[in-house]
Amino acid sequence: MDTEERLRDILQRLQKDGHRMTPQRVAILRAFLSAQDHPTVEQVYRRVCRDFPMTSLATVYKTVALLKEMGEVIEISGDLQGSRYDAFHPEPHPHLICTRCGQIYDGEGVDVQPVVAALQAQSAFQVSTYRLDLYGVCAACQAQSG
Amino acid sequence: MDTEERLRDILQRLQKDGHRMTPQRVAILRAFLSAQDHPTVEQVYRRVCRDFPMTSLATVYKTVALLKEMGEVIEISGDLQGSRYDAFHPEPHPHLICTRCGQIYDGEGVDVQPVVAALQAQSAFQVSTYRLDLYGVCAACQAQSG
DNA sequence: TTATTTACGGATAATGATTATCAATAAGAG
DNA sequence: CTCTTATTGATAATCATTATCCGTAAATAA
Ligand SMILES: [Mn+2]
Ligand SMILES: [Mn+2]
Ligand SMILES: [Zn+2]
Ligand SMILES: [Zn+2]
Repeated sequence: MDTEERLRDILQRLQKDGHRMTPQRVAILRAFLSAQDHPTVEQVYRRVCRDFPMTSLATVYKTVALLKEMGEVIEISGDLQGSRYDAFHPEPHPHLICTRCGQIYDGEGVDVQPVVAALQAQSAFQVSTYRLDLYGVCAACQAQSG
Repeated sequence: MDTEERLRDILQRLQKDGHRMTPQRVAILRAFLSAQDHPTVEQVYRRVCRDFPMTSLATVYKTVALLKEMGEVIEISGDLQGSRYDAFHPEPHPHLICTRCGQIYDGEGVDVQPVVAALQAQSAFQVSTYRLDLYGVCAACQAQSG
């Protein structure tokens, strides 16, 4: 399922809930769904403004709230200033956050579920989601300054 | 190493850095170090005020900043309002956050290091710390409302 | 197409946790 | 005791996010 297909699906589900399809909403959704760099709301705002200068930051906030309700985005809130979002991979997965340059990478190829399941079993919690963030220095930043 | 022993150690290290030992600082440090319920800054402030009414919220913020620099506290910042702190177990460990009552429990008995190590190896990151938070409903909240 | 309804967009004010500021005070060294 | 200056407490400032409100435009049906 590629971005445009997901976009149509999401718009259809929104419409079913009495929501409307506006040019701003489509542009903002497309920006979120296609972003692979975990942008902030502000960054998505600036991207949308490039092709659609008449856009409000408030509308971007309203749109990300919609995506949250629909489970089509995950939020990365750490010691960064401003939350970061991943609507490209909306299922929980590990993130590697570079404390030097601020870049956020997806952690791939490692199955976290067993650990989550073990913690759930040990705690009698009914776990609905999780967040695993590793903080450190990325390869690029290591190369340029030890 | 119990709380009072850690307190003395921390005060000694602070003194070595040109810091001073004030009654407020000691009271706030003691409150942080002995708290096992992941309190907010506000909660620590209220606890200290019980025995030491002449205390400022700003001083609690300054003290938690000191603890952060020293690596003697970990911060849990999520979708909660206000960060939560664990200065009782300052090494990284999983947390179980109840979205119903807001209580935060320590995840125990599960080794997270292998997963962290695997992610570090796969990513060429130099990982310095991590955060693993599970969100869900605690046993108590499940019991009282399905 | 046109009329009607009302969700939406944009601008901006409000919120709230955290941080910065600063004058008065007191800890610690000599 | 005296002096230096880190610290305190009160409060202002910051800043990401949320709430508010009115004019606009998307949907729906006549
Ligand atoms: Mn991601
Ligand atoms: Mn803990
Ligand atoms: Zn980096
Ligand atoms: Zn609960």
